[in-house]
Amino acid sequence: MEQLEKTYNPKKTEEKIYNLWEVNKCFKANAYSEKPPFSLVIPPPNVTGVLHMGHALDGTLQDILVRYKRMKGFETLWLPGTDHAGIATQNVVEKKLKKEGLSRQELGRKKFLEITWDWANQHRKRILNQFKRLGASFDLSRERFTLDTGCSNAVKEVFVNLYNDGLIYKGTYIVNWCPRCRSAISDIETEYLEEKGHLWEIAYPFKDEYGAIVIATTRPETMFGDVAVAVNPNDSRFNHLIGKTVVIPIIGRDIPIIADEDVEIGFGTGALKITPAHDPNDYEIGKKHGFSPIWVMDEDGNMSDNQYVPSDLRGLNRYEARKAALETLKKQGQLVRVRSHEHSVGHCQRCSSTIEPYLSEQWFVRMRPLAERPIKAVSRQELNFVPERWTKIYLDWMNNVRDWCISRQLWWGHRIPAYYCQECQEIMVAVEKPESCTKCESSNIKQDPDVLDTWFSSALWPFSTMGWPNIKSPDFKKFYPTETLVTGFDIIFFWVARMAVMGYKFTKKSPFKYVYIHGLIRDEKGQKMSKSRGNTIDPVEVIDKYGADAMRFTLTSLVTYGGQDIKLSDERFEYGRNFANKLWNASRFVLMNLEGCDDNMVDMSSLTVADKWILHEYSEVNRKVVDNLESFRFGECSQLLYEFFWGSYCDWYLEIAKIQLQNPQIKLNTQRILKYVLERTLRLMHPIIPHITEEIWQLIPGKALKDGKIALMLSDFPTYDPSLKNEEADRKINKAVEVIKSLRNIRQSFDIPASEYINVKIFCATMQDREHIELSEFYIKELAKVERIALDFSVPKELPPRSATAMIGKSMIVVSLEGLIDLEKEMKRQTKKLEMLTKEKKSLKVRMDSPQFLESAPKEVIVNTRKRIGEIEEQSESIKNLLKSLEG
RNA sequence: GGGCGUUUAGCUCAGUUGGUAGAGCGCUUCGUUUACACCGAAGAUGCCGGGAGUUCGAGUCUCUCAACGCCCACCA
Repeated sequence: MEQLEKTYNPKKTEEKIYNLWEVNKCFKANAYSEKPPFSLVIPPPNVTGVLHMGHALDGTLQDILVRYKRMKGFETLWLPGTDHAGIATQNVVEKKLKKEGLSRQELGRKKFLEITWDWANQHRKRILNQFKRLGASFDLSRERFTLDTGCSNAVKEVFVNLYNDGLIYKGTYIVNWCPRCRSAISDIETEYLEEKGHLWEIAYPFKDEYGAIVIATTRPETMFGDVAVAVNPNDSRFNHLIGKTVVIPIIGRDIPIIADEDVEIGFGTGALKITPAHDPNDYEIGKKHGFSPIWVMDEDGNMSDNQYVPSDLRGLNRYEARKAALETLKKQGQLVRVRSHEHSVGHCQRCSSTIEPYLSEQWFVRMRPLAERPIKAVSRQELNFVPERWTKIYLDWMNNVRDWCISRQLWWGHRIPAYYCQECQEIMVAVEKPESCTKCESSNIKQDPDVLDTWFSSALWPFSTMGWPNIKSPDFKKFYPTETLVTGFDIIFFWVARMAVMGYKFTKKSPFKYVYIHGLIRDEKGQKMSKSRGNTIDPVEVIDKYGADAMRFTLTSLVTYGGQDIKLSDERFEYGRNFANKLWNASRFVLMNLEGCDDNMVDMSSLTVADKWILHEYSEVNRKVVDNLESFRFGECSQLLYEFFWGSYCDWYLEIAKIQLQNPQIKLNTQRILKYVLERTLRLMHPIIPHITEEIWQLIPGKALKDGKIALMLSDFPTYDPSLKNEEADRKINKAVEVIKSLRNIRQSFDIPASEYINVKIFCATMQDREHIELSEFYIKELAKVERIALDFSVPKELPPRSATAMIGKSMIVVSLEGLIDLEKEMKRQTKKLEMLTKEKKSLKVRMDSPQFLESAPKEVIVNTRKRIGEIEEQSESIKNLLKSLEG
């Protein structure tokens, strides 16, 4: 066998192993399989994006589930793909064009889209290739893109259907307008930030008499679009003014004072200017009173070039205009007062520009009726959030859901399938462009120029990728609905809720049974990772430095069931790297010691206690790993595997095996156990750390053990084998471990050189102790470097001088230390031990003296407490005797 | 204005039916014994945010306060 390197080299194996899987088509799902399905769709990353730590975590957890289920015998599909990311991609391409001195307007729509498609196609594979570095076992033969033909067909089908059902409508409403993106965005794409602003109080003089009414506003530049001043009819300061006419300063347009109960008496001056075209509240009030809105700002956030705007302000941007208007007002003495004012201001999620509430004609989805079924889904347990607390967040949003503005004034995206007759203005919504107007038969028809919100196509992702609307598609039949969705809480509204909506509307089913929500990745200070903060950790760099499995293992171990955010720093990946190295080296040791080992299974009747013990430990970890994977407790899994492998298998069993391998009579069995447990453990670990486990597994000789499979990832996930359970072996080894640890403690305390063998006498208090120790004598001798163990079954009356002692339960270990003992040191050590025991006994006694405790506590607890007290008493007695003899 | 989360060893965090606190890193001391120094052995370290309550018993359940973080809501 080739010599393995001393240190695990992930670079060397990862690519090779991934290639092995791909060549053998291990990730390919078969829609015609008889096996039960397990499917999962990737939250499609933006084509503009590169892999970040969030993806790495998300991808790792998905891959764990997928690999686990695949090994469990499910026909498993993990469907990969990317999102066309409307605004983000258009921004990137426009920026690129700008560098070349071009603009999309110059190029025209057709040419611009060609260029963007080229760009997208170039980048589509980039992020998926980075997912491959992670070890993602997705089926690339099914890779999808939210703008591909299949998704487009689904989008059109859905749009037309919703329109025909009256669930999509077009209308003029106040929307969140991003003047930089030059597009409407939806409510949830608007992020509100607390900002320090000003509340300006401006005097609007009465038209027909002396005096003025003072209004308060944060947006003085919109005053030119005012249609009225509103006061609360119950406000005694102002209600006598209702119906009077005032004059808008600077431009001198007349507007009335009106009454509206929505005006808050206590806020500002109590008088509110009404600007329906540029403020959502004002729009409502304006509509109620029958005013026509007046636009004074354009799509770029500049002052309009119209009669309403003073000529010197036209074309100025909103902030310049504000400044100019305020200056004029001040000059004219109409700026009564300025107060600082903290308020929340909307920002564009994509470009962080300040959002402009803007009255414009857009397409909307009527969400309320669509939300009914997805709301019920939760109580019917058709849709389950893990952890459960996210259900409430989802329900709160769904119960108060507002209509969804889906049109975007962009070019990159799904073009809205609405067609307008240029002759009679008839609106036709259809999958295919109509030949002629359905009303006037004119052939002069134009398609709506706008495209759909990117999330509209994302909402269809679980079924648009499976062949829908063709419900006879094999993938749709076999793999829809999916089982689990793995994602962060930040897109519950954007994506999860909307998928549920569309899933129920068009497939009558929830698109997934479980939504597993994990925390967000943050930097070591707990701040969000972002390029602008410069605190990102690049997963690809981590993979280069530590290895993909190291990263996966570390990330997995940091995942908590509650979905806590994860604080990350580069050094954290040392944890996973060290573990991978440990696994590598332990395996190296096993593989180096398999010479002469056959392919047979172990002969259970002739095992040593240590063999039985490690099988027991293995079976326990097997059971627990399955339980935890089934309940999405990923962190727990990696913890269990770490403890079992490093703690039980390496620290104890390998050390014992070294001894057993020296003995020809038990050598073969030891080899078999080493191999068996290693091989099984690799299977348990495989979903989390697939490359290294596969690499090692390939090196393990023995077909029978490997089910004749060509790859570990295709082998069966071990099922719990209760016949390996062996509590007795567990107790016995634990006793030996206790003895060995005590002896090592003594050795260390008295600076006994590692090369020096010691002599030990053990006063066994019970038959059981005696049996256990006799059985493990050999291990104790080797692992604690003991020359001779003398067992004594009497009660130690007089302690041998010049010796150190330790208590194991009621039994006493005595180490003879001729010439080595430091009396003072030993006395100090024992006194401290006695103090600890006394303290413990005291608190236990308090409990036992309470009649309520004896009455109410379970029998088991009482028995254990009593037992422990007895033990403490005997130990204390022995130590006291010892101290006496040491003094003497 | 509502809602959620967090507060446990120097640091980062586990702790699923309430039974007397754990891990990794770091720290101290030893150590190259036929896998591994990305290692082994031994060790030190906690009024489990404050207060009150339920209970024989609370890190764990209830209430309350505080600090930090997040989400939602049309505060001109």
